Amino acid sequence: MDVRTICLGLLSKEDRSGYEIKKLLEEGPLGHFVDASFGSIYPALTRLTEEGHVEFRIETQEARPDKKTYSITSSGLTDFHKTLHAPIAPDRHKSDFLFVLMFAEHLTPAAMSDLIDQRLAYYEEHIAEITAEVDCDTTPGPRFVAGHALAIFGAAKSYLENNRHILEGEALRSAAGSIATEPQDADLGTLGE
Amino acid sequence: MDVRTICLGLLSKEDRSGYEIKKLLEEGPLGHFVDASFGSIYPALTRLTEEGHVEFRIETQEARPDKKTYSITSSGLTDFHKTLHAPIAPDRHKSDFLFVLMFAEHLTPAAMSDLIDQRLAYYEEHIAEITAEVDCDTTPGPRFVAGHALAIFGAAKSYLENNRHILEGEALRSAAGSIATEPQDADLGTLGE
DNA sequence: AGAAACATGTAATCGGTTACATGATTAT
DNA sequence: ATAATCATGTAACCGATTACATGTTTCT
Repeated sequence: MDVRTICLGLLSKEDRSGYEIKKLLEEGPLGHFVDASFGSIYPALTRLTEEGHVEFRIETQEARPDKKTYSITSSGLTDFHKTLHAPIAPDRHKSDFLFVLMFAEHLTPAAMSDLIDQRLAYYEEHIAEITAEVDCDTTPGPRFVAGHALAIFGAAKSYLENNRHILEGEALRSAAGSIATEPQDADLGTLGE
Repeated sequence: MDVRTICLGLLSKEDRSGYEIKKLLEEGPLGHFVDASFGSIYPALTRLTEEGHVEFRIETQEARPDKKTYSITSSGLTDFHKTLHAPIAPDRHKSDFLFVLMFAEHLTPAAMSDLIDQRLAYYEEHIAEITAEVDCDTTPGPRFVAGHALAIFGAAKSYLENNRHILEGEALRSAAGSIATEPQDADLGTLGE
């Protein structure tokens, strides 16, 4: 989603400033699959104001810089609903990790093991974060999405744990071993055999 | 990964033309998580040639336009290895589907059900494709990656099947139901309850 | 007759990031 | 002292996409 729509969506829930939108994307549950920098958020907000989709009021704070708090207009809400009901673009999962693994035979065994351990830690970190977040939000949408993220990360972690031997071990320079797709440390089936 | 590195990686396996690289990304297993257009592939190949990382020979074909077949040089291979061992960027999974679901309460029930059915079909399509591909490639890297994709899509599909009720039904306008993270149509546990 | 596959390339545009510019306050 | 947080904004740049330009052959 473009930054414009992300801003519209967040403002549909609550009035916020550009700075707050950025923080929300960094720390909130949205942050796991959307991202935007100040350099795109502020111009988007300016454009949305020109289009009449949002309005702002300047809030003077004590011992803090002035803040422009934006709120969505009815025209903005209509536009947002139109976007939500429009045909959606297919997912784009770009992963340098997976790309590197495609060329596993070019990596030294040490680099490969490091990479896998790092990745496992990365999964665990995210799982812990989302687990903490899932209990904070009780509305269906965010809860579903958080649960989804948990299911995906859990599956990825289990797959990596159960199949890292394909990328390490002797198999790498000879033939391939069996590939298990089981998600929870089970051995209920194999793939490719 | 940038298009430059993608080209280098593909050429490390086999000599290919720009056109063939594009086809490979459209149809091959790489296509599930990398993408590039002609408008980025051809300039990348030109630049790589200037840098001395690849060379090309012009192949005249009967009843076909001339073809520039590129091959990687030792300098290109060294550069590629350096990239593979460098710290990798974190994954970016951008999903308009998930974004829309975050705002589930703004969608009409009919639009929501359509969206979910479409998504389930999308998962099944990908799973069928990858299942077919997984048996073609016997080298560890691609096999691991294909198995990974299968595990992820399988988990996503199961999660959606088991939890779509959160997004549909009455629960949407009132409170949230239980969220199951089980991957294979099982009911062995719940999350958030 | 027309579309699709083969084959390469350029120009305009776009959406975004990074770095820069400014400046107060609070915590280390 | 110095870094971090709060707060907004602009300019330069970058990597990529889309559309354009060209031309043959084969399939429908």
